[in-house]
Amino acid sequence: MDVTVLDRLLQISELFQRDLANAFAGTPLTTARVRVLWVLAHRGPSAQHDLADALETSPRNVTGLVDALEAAGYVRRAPHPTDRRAYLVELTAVASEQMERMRVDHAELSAALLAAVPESDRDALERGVAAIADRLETLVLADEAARAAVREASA
Amino acid sequence: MDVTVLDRLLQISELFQRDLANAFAGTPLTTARVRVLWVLAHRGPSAQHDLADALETSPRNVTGLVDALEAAGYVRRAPHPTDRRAYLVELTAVASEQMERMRVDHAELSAALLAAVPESDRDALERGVAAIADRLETLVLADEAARAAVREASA
DNA sequence: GCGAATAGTGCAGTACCTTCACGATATGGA
DNA sequence: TCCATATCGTGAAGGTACTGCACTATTCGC
Repeated sequence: MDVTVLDRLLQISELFQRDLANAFAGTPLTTARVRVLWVLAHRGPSAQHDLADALETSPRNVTGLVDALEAAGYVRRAPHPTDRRAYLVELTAVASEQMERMRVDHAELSAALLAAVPESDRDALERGVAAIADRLETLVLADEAARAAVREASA
Repeated sequence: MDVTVLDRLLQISELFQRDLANAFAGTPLTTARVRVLWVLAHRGPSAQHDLADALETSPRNVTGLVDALEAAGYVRRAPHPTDRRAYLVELTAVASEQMERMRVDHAELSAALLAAVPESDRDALERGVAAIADRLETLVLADEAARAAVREASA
């Protein structure tokens, strides 16, 4: 029963979640809410249905997340310039700064983790992790397509 | 803005979660519940507070998860042989078989992912991923210790 | 114009998790 | 032996993250 690369990756996956939860403990921010802020930082002001697409969740869920973020002062709902049904959700100054800090932390963590790997292993590591990510993505997407086909057939 | 190893690892982390959710869609099983079954499969029949320790969650939460698993026929609450306050939670035959299938799937996924990596990169990959996992664990634990110290000081 | 699609939300419901309080039982001394 | 104390599990209450359906307001295509 040896520890495989897969097990290590799962362990890393758990540690990431824990680290993120720790980082925002004691604030109104949570994983789901930070993801909204993160997307807004990268895409700029967005309509809620665009956020739903980017986050791969339902528009209804975005409403709730934006409600919470708005109440806590992290985002604003501005009127959409051309569509009166929609809002433009945008970061407040506080949230922009927080996201910038997060970007820096992300870069620092990236560097710190890479520094733990001997120089001579880094290229192979980079290739290997990329290959695994691609393969895993392919497998998951194929699996989801197969499930969708089954649902289609039984409908 | 290049894609770092860290970004790849985060992507892998998301894909794992998605894969697990897909695998149990349409059943009463969820990530949290499967984790309970997984622990039981590895530790054998356990008292609920032991499950809470193993899952790093509260005993109260375990009560709810075991309630759901018991209602769905995946576990049984047997009397504890020496402690009348406690139960021994144990897998039913159905759940044992499911966990065995899961173990096989796990091994197959492990093999499939490793097969995506060229033979010549595997050793370096293994070392690199292990080094990153260890470093990340160290960082997270140090961070948690620092937070605990702050809480202690302000109390 | 007018019917159909779209943007967002109220309402209802599920799951996961927390904290606090409590009853039942176990345990380690005096 | 008896009692204080700790432990095991759960009721109650509450917060967050989701889902689906129904509905309003608006936009868009013909």
